[in-house]
Amino acid sequence: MATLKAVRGTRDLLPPETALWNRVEATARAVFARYGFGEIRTPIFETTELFARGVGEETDIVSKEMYTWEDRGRADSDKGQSLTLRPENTAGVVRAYIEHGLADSGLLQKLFYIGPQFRRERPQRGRYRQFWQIGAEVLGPAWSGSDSALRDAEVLEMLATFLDELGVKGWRLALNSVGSSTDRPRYVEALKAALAPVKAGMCENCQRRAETNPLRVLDCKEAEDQATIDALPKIADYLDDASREHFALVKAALDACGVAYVVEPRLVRGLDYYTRTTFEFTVPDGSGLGTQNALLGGGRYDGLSEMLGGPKAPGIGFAIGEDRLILTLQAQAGEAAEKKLDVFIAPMGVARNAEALRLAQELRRAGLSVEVGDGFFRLKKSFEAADKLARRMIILGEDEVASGILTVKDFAAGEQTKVPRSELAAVLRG
RNA sequence: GCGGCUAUAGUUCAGUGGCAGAACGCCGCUCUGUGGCAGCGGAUGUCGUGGGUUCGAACCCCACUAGCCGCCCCA
Repeated sequence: MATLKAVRGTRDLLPPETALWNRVEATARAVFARYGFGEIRTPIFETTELFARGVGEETDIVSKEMYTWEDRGRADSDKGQSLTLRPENTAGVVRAYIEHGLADSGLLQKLFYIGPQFRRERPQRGRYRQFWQIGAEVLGPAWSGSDSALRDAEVLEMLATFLDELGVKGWRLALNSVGSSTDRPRYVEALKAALAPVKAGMCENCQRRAETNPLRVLDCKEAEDQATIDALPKIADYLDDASREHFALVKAALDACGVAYVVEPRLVRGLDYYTRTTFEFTVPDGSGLGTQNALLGGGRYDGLSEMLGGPKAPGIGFAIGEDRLILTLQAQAGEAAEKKLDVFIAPMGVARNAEALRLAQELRRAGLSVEVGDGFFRLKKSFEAADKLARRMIILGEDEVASGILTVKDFAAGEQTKVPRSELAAVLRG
């Protein structure tokens, strides 16, 4: 019989790696809490329509990467509705914001989420079909200040803090403004017009993009095309006064907080809902990500709530690729020091097993991490096992039980000491 | 979705048509309460899966699957 395997693009996460995942998530929760964010958990699947309207029919995500199926109807005559595994979480959060009337509080909503997302792409290092995102959204009615540049800067400053606290080295923040929902179409038209006479001289990709998605021409890395691209209209020249002012305020606030950034007029993002500020954090080559070097991305989405049938609720948010963050931390840390248990108890002979378990119970209740060996192990085997698992080993044999004085071996120090049982927990904690 | 590379022991890999290998790791013994060193011994395995060519296939051919790299795109 063929052995069963995790499906392509999905994977199991095992110890000790999961300890790193927990550290990343705990750091996110701790940092986000300091900025007033609360956790939201939305369903893993939603109606297909939510993503079609929210993310955009024409995006790659919606047009070819979603896991979509038709749910069973309630009766033969019913047609089941089309459902989709969420490919991102912002649309779900905004849907929940509308559905639960969170606008009515009049307050700014600051929500974060941690969870798996699903996209049917070709798997690659740093890109999986089930991948994890840690994200956050700040949104609310305009009178809550949700459209203020202060919020953009606060979110970016929080991200910088988060990455620093985790110890991510060499991150780079790329920043741009793609303008309001009226600026962007004007710019795209100008871009098309400017591309028409020159695109024939560009690479194949660009010729295609000039038709399908002119903004992405700006992303081209082909050396020969760079001069042509530099001569194209700049988005900055198409921003209305309000958008220009907004962008200037974001930059000024970042400067005041000492958050380094690079303005990249060519930074365009693939989701339809972005307006004004867009950003991306990347890590340098050699950080374990190959070409998928974007650790996280995000931006402002002032019109998303209305696109989903809700009230006007400007917002800004981001999504961190947790898988990529983990890969980066692993690559940058090299071989992480293995976390060892406080102590390993080695009973001498199976007759000592029950006593060993009782001692383990006592020490565990005292807050120590403990593994218990088995009396059928020879002492040599106990030493070998203990050295791999724990920092210390307690020998529990006839002498020790009789005298109440235990033998404790410290592997790092290479020292062996006698400790009265009553003092054991205190000594091991020290 | 497209192109390229790869798949052999737990791991890293060698083996390019003729007995399935090395290193590390693992297990045992030397050594029944003192490991890490050493010596000796042992097990490593559907050679990714399924077909084909051949007297004979890990090796050549085809298909499939998976991983990696690049593209597309994105986190």
